[in-house]
Amino acid sequence: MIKTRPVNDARGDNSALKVVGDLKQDILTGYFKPGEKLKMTRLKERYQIGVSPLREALSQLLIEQLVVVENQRGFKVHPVSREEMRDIYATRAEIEALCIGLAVERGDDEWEAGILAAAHTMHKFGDMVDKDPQEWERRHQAFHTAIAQGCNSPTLLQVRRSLYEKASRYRNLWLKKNMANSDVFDANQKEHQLLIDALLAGDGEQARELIRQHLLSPSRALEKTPGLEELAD
Amino acid sequence: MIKTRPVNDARGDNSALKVVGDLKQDILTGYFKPGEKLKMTRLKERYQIGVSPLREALSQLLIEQLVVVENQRGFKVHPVSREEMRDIYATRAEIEALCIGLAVERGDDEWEAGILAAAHTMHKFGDMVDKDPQEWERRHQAFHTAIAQGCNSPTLLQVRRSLYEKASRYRNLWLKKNMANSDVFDANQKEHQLLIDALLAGDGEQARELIRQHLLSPSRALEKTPGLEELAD
DNA sequence: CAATACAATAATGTCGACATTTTAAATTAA
DNA sequence: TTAATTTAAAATGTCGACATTATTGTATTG
Repeated sequence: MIKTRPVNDARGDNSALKVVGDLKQDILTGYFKPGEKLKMTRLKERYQIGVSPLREALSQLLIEQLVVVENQRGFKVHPVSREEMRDIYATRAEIEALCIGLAVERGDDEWEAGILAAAHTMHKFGDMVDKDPQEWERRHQAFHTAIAQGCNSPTLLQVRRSLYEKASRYRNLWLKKNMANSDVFDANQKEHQLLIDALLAGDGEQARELIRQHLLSPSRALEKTPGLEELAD
Repeated sequence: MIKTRPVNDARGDNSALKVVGDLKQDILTGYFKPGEKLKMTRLKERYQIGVSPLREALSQLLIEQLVVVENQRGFKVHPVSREEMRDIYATRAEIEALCIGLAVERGDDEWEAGILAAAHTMHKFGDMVDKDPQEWERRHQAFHTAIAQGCNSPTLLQVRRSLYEKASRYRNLWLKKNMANSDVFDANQKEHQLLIDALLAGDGEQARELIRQHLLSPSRALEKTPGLEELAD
């Protein structure tokens, strides 16, 4: 007899691993706000799960610095600050440049094909950015990931992903306040094309510089947004 | 009445945080071997602690990729492989070069002073490397950390520390088999001096190249060591 | 009235117990 | 003997209970 397994239930994982993704999502999207206390009672009923797996999940997010813990005072969402934002984005720009530099050296035909495919998928979504920013961001990230994959270093890519997640918390905070307007969106598109050109031409130095600017510009935009202060600490 | 608090007891931390350091140490030093199963009964009696805090500690090491988990089959020490070793060391070289490049741009007088101080402390230990390799490594690492600090980026330094820890597992495996001999040690000393010269001269590009070679040489040495295979997987 | 001290309420962190699953051993079959 | 099957033992993962600690609200005092 064949066991029927619900597709949404990751049977291979324990409860902690099942919930860690949801929990992370709730923090990154801002359902749980920066600095907010994460009460066990609330988490228990939200995720329908006991204390032990919850603490295990939170322990993982602790290392990823998405939550903070204080003895006998439980877990809190890691607070945000302009300083941290600057540092994360700056580091992210350097890491991404590093990935791309290596990718240009090491990337093969399959790598180039992957980039063009992802670019196409992203382009198709086009100006529908106002309809579903979340989906657009998904494709946008897939595009950049396709490029970075070329570095062929699991360790480096892991670092990259971790930084992306940390940064997305700030990006989402920003998205909540001012919706993406089409001019910065168009500028984005142009930058992407320039980047692709540099990559296919094998110009690593140019690509590195382009990606630095590309990643730093949202940071500059966020820099000006008010309303971060009251969320910090 | 004043409460007397034992210095060794980190009273501010819960049990998981108290034990995570020891656990990490035991994995990095090879007390628990790569791929070895981490039975709860054994861990319980070794650290004199219950299952819940243990699982929390292990969940943290899970993200740092020092342990692996499989549902209903518990935790294992993350296996080693030549492939992973190569990747970690290569990434580490690039990250360290990145830190140093930024440090040369941003570093101030205090930074330079810190480097010289650490270099002195390391040099004083000198040829006593045969007496306590562990202590020598501590000072060696302190020296490199002093340099990297100059980048002034907590996020980047965090990445750096994480990679150092992962790498030290391989380094310790190597130390167990062939004790440090004085010729590679002397070469090390020379490289350090060249590095300091480049740093104080403000030659970032030279410093970056020096550090790459410096970090990659142990990797090349480990590359040849036999006896990794039977520990892998 | 403000500030402190105290009580009660709530929340955390840890352990032991239990159901489920895996692993090892013993038994049987080919 | 070797392979497959059954049985026994051991280990994992989760929950509820409990002690300890923090927090909130109330009373007391100057």
